[in-house]
Amino acid sequence: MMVRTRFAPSPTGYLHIGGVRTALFCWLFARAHGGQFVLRIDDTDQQRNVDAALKPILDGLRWLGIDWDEGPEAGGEHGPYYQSQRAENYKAAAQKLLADGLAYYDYARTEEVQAEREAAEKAKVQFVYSRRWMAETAEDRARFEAEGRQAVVRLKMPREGKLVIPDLIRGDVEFDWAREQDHVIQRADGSCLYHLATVVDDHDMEISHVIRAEEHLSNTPRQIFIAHGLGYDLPQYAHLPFVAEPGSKVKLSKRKLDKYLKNKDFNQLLQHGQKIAEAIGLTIDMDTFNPVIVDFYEQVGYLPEAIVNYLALLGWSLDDKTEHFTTAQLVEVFSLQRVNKAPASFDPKKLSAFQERHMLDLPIDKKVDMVLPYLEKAGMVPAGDAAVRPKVRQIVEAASDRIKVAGDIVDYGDFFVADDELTYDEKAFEKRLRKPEDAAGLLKKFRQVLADAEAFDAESLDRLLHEFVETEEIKIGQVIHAIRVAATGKAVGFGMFDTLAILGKPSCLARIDRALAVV
RNA sequence: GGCCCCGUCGUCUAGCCAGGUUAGGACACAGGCCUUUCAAGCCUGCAGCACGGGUUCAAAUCCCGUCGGGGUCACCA
Repeated sequence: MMVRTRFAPSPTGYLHIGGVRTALFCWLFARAHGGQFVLRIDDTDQQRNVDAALKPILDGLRWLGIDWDEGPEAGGEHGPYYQSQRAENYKAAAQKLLADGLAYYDYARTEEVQAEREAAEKAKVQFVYSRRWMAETAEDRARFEAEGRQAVVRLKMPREGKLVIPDLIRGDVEFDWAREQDHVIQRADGSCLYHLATVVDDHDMEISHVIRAEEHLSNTPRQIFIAHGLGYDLPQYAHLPFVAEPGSKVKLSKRKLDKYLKNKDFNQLLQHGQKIAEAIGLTIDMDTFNPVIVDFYEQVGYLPEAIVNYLALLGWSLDDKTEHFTTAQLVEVFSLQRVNKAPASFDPKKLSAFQERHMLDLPIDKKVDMVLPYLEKAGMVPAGDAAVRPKVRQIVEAASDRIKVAGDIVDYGDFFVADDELTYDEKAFEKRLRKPEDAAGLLKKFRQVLADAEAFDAESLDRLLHEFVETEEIKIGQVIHAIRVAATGKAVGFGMFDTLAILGKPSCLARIDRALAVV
């Protein structure tokens, strides 16, 4: 049997980390079995700007490498892939259920059903709709309509017996039919609801495996009822554990952003991103620029493979030791059998760790490619100027693993500012240049050494400084910090000799002179 | 509240189905080494089977119960 899975997002305007994890598992499963992955848009609850609200979702999936064989922009034989364009199929399905006595026209007013529901609640008994306004004959319909009532279509659910849902992850899950309500599947205006639509579409699109988040498990009986009623073969179900909040077991939700911000690790991740966003002049929309939304990671320069790797491990594992995977490797080894049942909470720190690991694997030139746009956006280098590349490459190489995400390159903006525009970190300047009595004097002496230097590569500079330290009979720490602050304005950075070499002799001398002048 | 799901270090997890492990790995954390700062790296450490019964020579693993957490109960998806 051909494996076909689907991901069916609503066009909400953003791609949520929990949603994308579900999409990833669907995709991985399809790819692992040489099957197809379908993208279908759940826009039955019409809003206007579907295209605009869909774009971030499609972009996010594409960025992560989750490609779809059928769906928006891809086409396919099972289209259209927008539920809003498939309404006729749902109506036909509703008609069939009606004709077979598995659904009925219901003329109850919303308040009337609500009143029954509340009465049951008050009496602390299970709510069972009285079906008082059920109309199964033309006469009944005419009578209710004469009262000015309008009909919705409800499922005529069984009121006894049990149902067993075979779930690939959870095993057999048993439900009592009696607990199920007569759900509405079609509104008075003829539009159909999610459960009907999803069952019809999954069938029409020949979906073999319905892989979705756990919160849908309790919705499954009614869907099975519909599928049976329509004479469909059931797909295989697999209900994934949901992704939980950092440090909790509660489902991750975009709406609770304020709460997550109080989480130290989460907040740190966000602040890191904000620093980069600020440097590159990105206008921050808190609604989408935060670690719950995939777009955030793209903006600040994460590696899609790292996100995929981390997400894959949220609820799935291969064995007791392998954690580092490329997306291609995941496709090779992924299986539903090894998906966990318990919810997995989102750990910003661990995500960062994966990012670092993947960054380590990235060839230097790829890193340069990633980093360049950030320097351009920050106005640190002119846009599209190939001449800056060698210098950027040197910096990236020297910074090595200090660049955790591409946007971190903005930390090295000092290499690109004019010598007389360098700003000093006041605290560092005070501590390293002003306070130590001998700092300025030593720096001045070493400036002469630099001025006389014939070669200005890192290795030569290293030798020069060590010779200097020896003849002066001082410790390297007595002078090197002063040099760093003078040359970069900061107390921290990568190797001192790389720093000086990249800056070049004229810049080094100019910067030292300038620092000396204000000590 | 009803129904359903879940419960191994702080977190992600291996082990559970086919009982016997010093309960393994990773992230985080702490300490150390390295060192010109910051990272990285290396070493060491800290830390867990929710609880109670039962079955068994032996239980994280099988059975029962309790507790805890979560999901869901719409003319949303």
